[in-house]
Amino acid sequence: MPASAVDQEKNDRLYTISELAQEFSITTRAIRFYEEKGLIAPRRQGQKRLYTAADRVRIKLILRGKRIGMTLQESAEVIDMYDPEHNNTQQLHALIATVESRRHSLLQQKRDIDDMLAGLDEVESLCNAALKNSR
Amino acid sequence: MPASAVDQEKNDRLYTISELAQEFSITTRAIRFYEEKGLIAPRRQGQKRLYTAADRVRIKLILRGKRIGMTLQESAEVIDMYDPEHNNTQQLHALIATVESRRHSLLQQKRDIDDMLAGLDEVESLCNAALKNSR
DNA sequence: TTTTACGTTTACGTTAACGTCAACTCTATA
DNA sequence: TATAGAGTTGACGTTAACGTAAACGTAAAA
Repeated sequence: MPASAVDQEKNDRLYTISELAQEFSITTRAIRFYEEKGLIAPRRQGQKRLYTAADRVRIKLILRGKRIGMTLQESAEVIDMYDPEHNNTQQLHALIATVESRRHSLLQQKRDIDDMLAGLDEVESLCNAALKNSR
Repeated sequence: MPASAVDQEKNDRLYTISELAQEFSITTRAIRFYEEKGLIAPRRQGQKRLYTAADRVRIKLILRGKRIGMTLQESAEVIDMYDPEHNNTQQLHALIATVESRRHSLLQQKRDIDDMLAGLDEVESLCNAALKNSR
């Protein structure tokens, strides 16, 4: 089997809703909800939904957003940055501003996380010290 | 004025609810809500709440947690790690396990943030390229 | 042919984290 | 003394992100 065939299987394959639900450990209800909110738009075969690799990636991005505390709206905005719906200079500058702004908050988040990690290190040290003393 | 007096003013000062609300750009309702949920426990002067420097720090920690997408419950757990209510070996080991687990998810969050930052860089590059072309 | 499995729509329920009154209290000042 | 300003306690409202249940369609396997 040539590499191109492998690529086909990876990229052109269609997924059912429960396949994706299983892969990402979420419910089919959640996936339908994301569609309801306009974050994905799977094609249909009859009335059944069929998801492309691109749909799958969008779900991945949604979940990544969730892990760092973004709302679905925010995830939608981030995802929308990727599609080149931005024609004129106006919109391009606006998009760049949005990027800058989000970058700022992401960097703040990293600082918050680092602070919290430092706190955890302290707590663990204290624990270990207490354990050593009790022996 | 000696340094110790400055320290006094910084550490022993009491805050009103609206002072703290202003400082952190939140509402007094939010602060009362945190109390309702057991995350802070200000003293009273009559029926009015008075907050210590320690209370103030707890609010700071709550807000830091919020910025990285933690629930109030989770923030409460993290804050609880700091008070040495953990006497026996059992609890110390449990606490260490909790620390490890939270560290894991924080590191995952950092990876997610870095991925997203890389995506933003790409988007910005594409924007700039498009702007350059349109000139 | 009848389960069984998987999928669909519709709709109401739930939890978190506050927002938003309403009705009081208390105190300092005009 | 009256009134304004800050604070208090209910209590109901709201939004996000699904959970859950009902009622139904369809296709393959027993």
